[in-house]
Amino acid sequence: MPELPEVETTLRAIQSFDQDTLDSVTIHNPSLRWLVDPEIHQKLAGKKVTQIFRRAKYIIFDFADYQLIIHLGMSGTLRIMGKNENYFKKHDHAELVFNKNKLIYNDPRRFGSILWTTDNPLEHRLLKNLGPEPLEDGFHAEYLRTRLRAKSQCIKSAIMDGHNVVGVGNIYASEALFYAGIKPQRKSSKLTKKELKALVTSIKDVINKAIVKGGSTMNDFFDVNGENGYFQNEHKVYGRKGKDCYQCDSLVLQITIGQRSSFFCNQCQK
DNA sequence: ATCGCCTCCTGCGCGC
DNA sequence: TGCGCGCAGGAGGCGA
Repeated sequence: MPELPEVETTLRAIQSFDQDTLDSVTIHNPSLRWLVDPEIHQKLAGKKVTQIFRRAKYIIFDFADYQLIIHLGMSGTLRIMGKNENYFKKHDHAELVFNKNKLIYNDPRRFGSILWTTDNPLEHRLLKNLGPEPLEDGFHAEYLRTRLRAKSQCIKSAIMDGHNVVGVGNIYASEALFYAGIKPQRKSSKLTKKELKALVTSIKDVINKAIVKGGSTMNDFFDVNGENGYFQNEHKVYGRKGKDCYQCDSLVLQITIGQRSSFFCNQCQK
C-alpha cells in the first residue's frame, strides 16, 4: 500500500487514460476488501472517461453518469499494459481494457477495493467524512489546533486519522514528526501552536518531496510502469531502529502506537 | 462522539 | 535448504 505519494504517482501515470473509452472490465478474482460487484462490466463498459482524479488515497474514474472508485489498500498496484500484451501476474484481480491500453489491478494482500457508484463519489460513505488534503490550503495549523484541541489520542494516531487530514500513512507520520521535532506519543491536545505549525509544515514538505521523487517504496510497491520509487533511501527515522540519528548522537527508537511501528529520536523530538 | 483494538490477506526476511 | 515466526505502506468496524 502505497502511501499518498505513490497513489499520486500512479494517478499521474494513468492520466493517459483520460478521455479513453472503457471497452470491458474483467474480474479475475473478485475477492478484495469488499467483493467486486459481478455486474461491474455491465455498468461501466462502453463508457468514456471524462476525468481521473484522486481524493485521499482513492483514485476515481469519472464516467459522467458512473464513477469507478479504486483504493490500492496496502499492496495494490495498477499496471499499464498494451492491448496486445496478455501475460498475467499472480494476484491480478481485475483487467480494465480501454480503447488504447489496458489497466491491470494487482493486489496480493487484498486490502484494496474496486467500487462503483452513480452518485457524487465525494459523497460516497467512504469519502464523505474525510478531512482536508494535506497539500491544500485548508490544512493549516489553526485548523489542526481546532480539530485536536479536545483529543486525548496521541499525535501520531491523530495525523494518521483520515478524519483529521488524509493521506498521512505510517511512514510519513513518523517522518513528519521527526522533522517537526515532536515525539509521536505526545497527546494531541498538548501540542503548542508553534508545534502544530511546524507539524503542518513538515507534513506538507514530506509529502511534497516524496511526490516530486516519485513516491517511496518498500516491498510491495511498484509504480504503474513497474519501476521502483526511490524515496526509501531518504527516510530519516522510518525503518531505522537502532541506527544513528542523522541530527544528533543518539539512536533511533522504535515503539508501537496503535498497533503500528513508530520511529523517532528521543533527543531531537520533544 | 471518541478511541483503542481487531481484522482482512500474502509475502518476505530472519533465526534456528 | 527448509520451516516457523513476526512483521509489513490501510483503514473500516466494533465494543468499551
